[in-house]
This record gives sequence, structure tokens and C-alpha cells, in this order.
Amino acid sequence: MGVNSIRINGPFDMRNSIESGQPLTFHAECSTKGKNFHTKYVTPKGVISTGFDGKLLKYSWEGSYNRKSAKAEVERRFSINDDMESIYSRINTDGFMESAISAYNGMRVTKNDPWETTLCFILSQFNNIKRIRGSVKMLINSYGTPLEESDAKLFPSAEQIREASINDLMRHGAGFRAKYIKHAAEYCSDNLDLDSLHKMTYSDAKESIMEINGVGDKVADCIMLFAYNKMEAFPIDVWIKRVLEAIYFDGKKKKIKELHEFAEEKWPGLEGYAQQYLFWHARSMKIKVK
DNA sequence: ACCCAGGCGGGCG
DNA sequence: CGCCCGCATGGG
Repeated sequence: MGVNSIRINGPFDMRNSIESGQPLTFHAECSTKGKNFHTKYVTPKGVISTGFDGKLLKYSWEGSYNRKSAKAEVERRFSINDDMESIYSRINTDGFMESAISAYNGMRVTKNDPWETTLCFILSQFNNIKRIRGSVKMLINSYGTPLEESDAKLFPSAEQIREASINDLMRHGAGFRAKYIKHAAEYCSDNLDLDSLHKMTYSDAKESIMEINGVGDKVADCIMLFAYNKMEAFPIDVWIKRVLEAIYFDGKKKKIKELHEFAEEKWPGLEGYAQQYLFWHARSMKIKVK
């Protein structure tokens, strides 16, 4: 148990870093007290709670963390050491990006566990964020391991999830994705070491993760971006497709492949950061298809 | 009641 | 290949 804080110098927006559809959206507990935003999340080493008032990032830890490891966990998870001014100078390519950066100044691409990210984004397909969140909470509650001296539970491992039947998983709100989750759990405990993808290139790691049934181009890119820190990943969902076509192609329909090539040329090496600002800004503006 | 949701795999032409 | 369709379920 302990408490500490980090003074944040560059732009940082903890709330939007968490709530912008990244994995923490799906399983962290969040609340707002006044203008301060709080969150609590569970890791294998214990529970981390954070609060941010615009200047100081306060955090506390339980479990086997110490002062040093807790600080490292918080800094890593929220990408505190990303040089935002440098990133913005490279993705602020036009008026739309400028307004997105302005609206969500300080939003970070967070770092997440590969298995958690894989499961969350398999659930995300043809689904809505609220329901994904509910499903994840039910899965944690039913299959997660309780931490010692805490009412919190750890996100269930692939080995724990594979013990559930497809019908069990469907009852947890997984719907038709239950068979994908079952396969992912079996594949990741028998055939694929998710840690081994860290040292692979983006394209090799993406190819490997797409061996899982239910992981296609978009979900794979989400896993590459949010779990493996591959900033060249550019997940293209309905919102990204809509906003790119609306803003950069005069409303004309484009193929996914063309949009990948467009992003690669426009934001080389930082496609993932560009995507996160495009995605969250497009949703807030409710850009419609015609 | 009705439409939609951070897509995907499979089947068909 | 590329295109197209069904898919579980609940939120709005």
C-alpha cells in the first residue's frame, strides 16, 4: 500500500485516454469527483488507483507493488513519456486533425495486456461500447481470480476462459462471438505465446494474431496498437472509414486497402496516434453516412 | 417497433 | 480474388 504522485508537464488528458474506446474503457472503474477524474484497475501485481486534477497524477497501489514499480506501471500504462508536442507536430496535417488535437489535447494511446486486448476487441466486433463493457465485467466476475485482501478480480487468463463452454460465454453477452472467444482462449494457451509478438515486426505480429478466428484486419490492428505499441497500426472501423471518406475523399467510397495506404503516406510511423484522434473526434461529431 | 453497433468468416460468382 | 450476407443481443 502506498500513495505517490507525478507532476505532468506536457499535455495529458487521463479521462479521454481511458474513455476513448481503448481497452481500459472496458474494464477499469471510473468516476468523476468535481473536475478530478479517477480510475481503478487490476493487474497481476495488484490494484492501481489514479486521480488527475490537470497537473498532478496521483496514484496509489495495493498488492505486491512498491514505490518504484507502481510509478513505472502508471507511467507505462498511460504513456506518460510520449513526447506529445513531437507527435502533434507530425499528425497535425490539416484542419480536421488540428481540431481533433485541440478537442482532445493530451489524450494518449495507452499500453495494455495482449490477452485482455485480444479478448476485448474480439468482443467489439459488430457491437457497441456499452455492451462490450458489460460483457467484460461479467467475464471478469465469473472467471477472474480474486486478489488477496481485495474484492477486485484479475482479468481471466486464456487458460481460465477456455474452461467456459460456448453457451456459458454466450450468457455473458458474447453472442455470436462466443465461438471466437473460445477459439482464442484455446489457441493462445496451446499454440501462440502472445509475449513472443513483442519482438516481432508489425506485419509479422499482425499476421500471427490473425490466426485466431474472429481476429481480422481491424481487430488485429487494435491489438497491435493498444497492446504491442505498434504505432504504424491503423485500425479502420466504420467511424474511421466514414471520417476519412468525408474529410479527405469528398465523400467518395474507398476500399480498406486504399485507406491503409492513405494513412501510411499521411502519418508515417504515427498512424495509430492519428487514428485515435480521428476516431474519437469523428464519434463526438457523429459524422453520418449518407 | 425499429435500427444500429470500434467486423468477421464463409460461401458464392 | 472480390463481394455479400448472416450473425446474438441490447442500447437508443
